[in-house]
Amino acid sequence: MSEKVIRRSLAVLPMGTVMKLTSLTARQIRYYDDHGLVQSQRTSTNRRLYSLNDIDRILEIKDYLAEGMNIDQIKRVYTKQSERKNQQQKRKAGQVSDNRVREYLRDDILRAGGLYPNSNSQF
DNA sequence: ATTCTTACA
DNA sequence: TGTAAGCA
Repeated sequence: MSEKVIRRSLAVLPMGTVMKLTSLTARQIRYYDDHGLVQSQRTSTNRRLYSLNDIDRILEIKDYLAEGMNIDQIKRVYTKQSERKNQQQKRKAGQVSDNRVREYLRDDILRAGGLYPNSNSQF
């Protein structure tokens, strides 16, 4: 994972900062939070901390709401989005093992046909 | 001073 | 959503 990605997901911003960055009230930000739409962290004293990615998501949610979507619809947007990501991950993992199989198969075929590269003096 | 939870308008 | 109370 690149440092950039890690930094953007580091939760370091307290409520007051998020309010200024999003022009939302603490009430609204907590509302998104309580519905699980943002993955904020908590300090040892129960204070919420947000990351830059959280800020982006909060602004996105704000737009969705402004366009007339309700919380449940927005939830679906993100759950379906992560479903797609999991599918892509599975496809990627499948490709890797498929390539492995092809590699073994190629070796077997070459060996069986006596066409293995640099095998003239081998064996 | 700042943020949190709960509850009521 | 806003706001107020009482706590951390």
